Amino acid sequence: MAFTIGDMGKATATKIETIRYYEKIGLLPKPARTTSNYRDYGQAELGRLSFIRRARDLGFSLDQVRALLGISGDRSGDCAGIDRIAREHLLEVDRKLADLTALRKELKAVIDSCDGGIVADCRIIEALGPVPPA
Amino acid sequence: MAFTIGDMGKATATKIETIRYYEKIGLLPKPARTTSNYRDYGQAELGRLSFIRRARDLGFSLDQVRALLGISGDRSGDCAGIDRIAREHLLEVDRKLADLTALRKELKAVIDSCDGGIVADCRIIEALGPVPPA
DNA sequence: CCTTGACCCTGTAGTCGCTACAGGGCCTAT
DNA sequence: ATAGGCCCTGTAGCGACTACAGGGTCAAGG
Repeated sequence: MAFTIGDMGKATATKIETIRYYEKIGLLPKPARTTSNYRDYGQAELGRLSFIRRARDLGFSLDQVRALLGISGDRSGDCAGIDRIAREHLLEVDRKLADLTALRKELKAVIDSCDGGIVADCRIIEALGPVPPA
Repeated sequence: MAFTIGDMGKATATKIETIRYYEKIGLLPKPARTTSNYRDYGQAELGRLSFIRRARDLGFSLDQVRALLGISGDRSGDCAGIDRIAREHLLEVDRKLADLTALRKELKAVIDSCDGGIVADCRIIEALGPVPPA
């Protein structure tokens, strides 16, 4: 029922430094301390950290995680805020996917244009810029 | 034939601070100066900056750009190094695409599970963690 | 001639989300 | 008693910029 910071890290695949960092920026509460000043966590903190990590894995920013935690703290409140943040994030992910897909296509075209030889004739260099030198 | 830093920025859609930053980290050479100590660029610098920006747009890191510039400086050298860097980068892009696609799928599933109501019943919160509170 | 505003300069600090020390204390087992 | 593994605080670093603060310069209009 009582965990060290190392236990928390193992349980959530989080580095100790990261947990301390979450505490510093106020995402995790300041935990109780043992007599030797070690952080002393309980089930609630473990749950909260798991939540944070899962949200991070889904690509939410720490600010978004903070908002999600804030809303989810009010269990009787409305779910709409949560939904809005998640949908906004999904849009952002879709934008990134579109950007990355376009980038990939262009990069592929640049690479395929090269068929070896010396730099002066290299199509990749040519595709990259008008005049590379300094 | 002579450009101010502002001209360079406009020509390549680069912020002035970014150009100075590129100079500071050695990607751009220290340019000549006017009598009033303004940076004084020529065609070669403009070409180099264009190259850098284009490579950045394609997602190359500044370290990769540095390497590309180094290789492309030797016009009679072999094109293979260029090709290798570009292909490595393509692999990285593919990895990112795969990751982002997987993330999107999971995020979508989490969002679709929510059909409104109060936080306590919210499937998004549920999907995110075992116990959210602090 | 003077002022206004747009440009330029240097240098430093902030962003995001960690990560990596440095320099110590504590605790258990041998 | 000593070795090792854990824990503590505090600070600095990463990439790739971005945003000031606090000044200098220059061309055009009044």
